[in-house]
Amino acid sequence: MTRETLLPLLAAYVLEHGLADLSLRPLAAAVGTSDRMLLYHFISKQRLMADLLDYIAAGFTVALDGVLPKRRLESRAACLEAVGGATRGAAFRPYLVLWWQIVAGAAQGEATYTTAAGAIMDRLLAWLEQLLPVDDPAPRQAAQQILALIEGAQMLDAIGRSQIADGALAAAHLAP
Amino acid sequence: MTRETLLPLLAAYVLEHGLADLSLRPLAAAVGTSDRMLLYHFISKQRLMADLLDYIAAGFTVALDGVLPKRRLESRAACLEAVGGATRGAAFRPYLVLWWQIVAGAAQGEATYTTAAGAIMDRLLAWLEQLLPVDDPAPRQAAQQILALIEGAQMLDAIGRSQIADGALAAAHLAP
DNA sequence: ACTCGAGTGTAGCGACTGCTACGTTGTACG
DNA sequence: CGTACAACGTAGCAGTCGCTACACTCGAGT
Repeated sequence: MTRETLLPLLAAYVLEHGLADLSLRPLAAAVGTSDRMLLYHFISKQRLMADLLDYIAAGFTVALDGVLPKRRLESRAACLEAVGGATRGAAFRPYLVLWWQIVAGAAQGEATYTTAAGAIMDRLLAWLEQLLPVDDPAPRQAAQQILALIEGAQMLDAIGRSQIADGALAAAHLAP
Repeated sequence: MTRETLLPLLAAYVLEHGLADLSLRPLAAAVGTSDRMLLYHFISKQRLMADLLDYIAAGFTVALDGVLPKRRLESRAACLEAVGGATRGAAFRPYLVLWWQIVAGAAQGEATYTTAAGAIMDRLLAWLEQLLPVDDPAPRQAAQQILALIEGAQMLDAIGRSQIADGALAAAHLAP
């Protein structure tokens, strides 16, 4: 049970139970070790959570990579639909539960969460920009708009208002 | 110290310190009573949080009412700018910190949070719809789109990416 | 005058928290 | 063979958590 074999198990637990009220003993029990050992490997709960956040963010990136189209799309609308559809699917649900906890932590000003959240959004934004048509006149602004729209829709999904989210994405007019 | 005189004090504390790691003894000390008395008035911590959430949601509604325009606006873009500007101001910061904790709780499936969040979004949506021009061909869809956009922007604000939020709102093309 | 119940303080229960002291293994290396 | 060090178990510390038992005050109603 090295630190590296532990990380995926810990990540699975956290993706299911959330980061907010994480506690060492149930976590350790779930992955077949003890709180004593978790602290041995990760020094403190705070560092464990930070390391875990890094690990999960990397996994999230890989998951995104697997589900996003590989090539540029023909329009902004196609980009919105592709990325929105991909990230609102059931496969991403566990990541999103965690995501809103990260946002909540960041909103409260906790540096670990702010950093992680910013990095994830920056990466998603860059990804979006690269998916837009080569001839898009303002890819950066378009990507920002699409990002805000998708994140708003995902929040609405999270609170059980998917119909509003659907309406918002369907109604989106993305010139040009 | 009745239950009604207590509520505003409790709300002030929660707006500053958040709901997520709320604990009775510090809360009681901050409002000049004891955990014993809080439980006497509110029966259990769970009910206290639910009551508090209701009370704060009502306050949030009043705050929104005070800052939103009273009359219909002349275009979707004007509506987006008015509501976006109003709810992204410094006056709303405390509410928004709490808001993302509510979203996080709702994403985890906690009924109290799901209910509160849904109600708040429904109300905001209705508000938006009433602000749109009378001749708007599809006010419901337009309001949904504006709502998603604003909420996405607010999330980006919350994680320290206000520039992306600004870009998204500035780039928004809202036909017609 | 007497009672009754709402309001309040004190003290503490049992469970849980992150974390540590200390002792024991297993195993690789000189 | 001996040893050094990483890996692990046991036990517990000091603190916090929500919540409760119990005794008490005090003002209103009969």
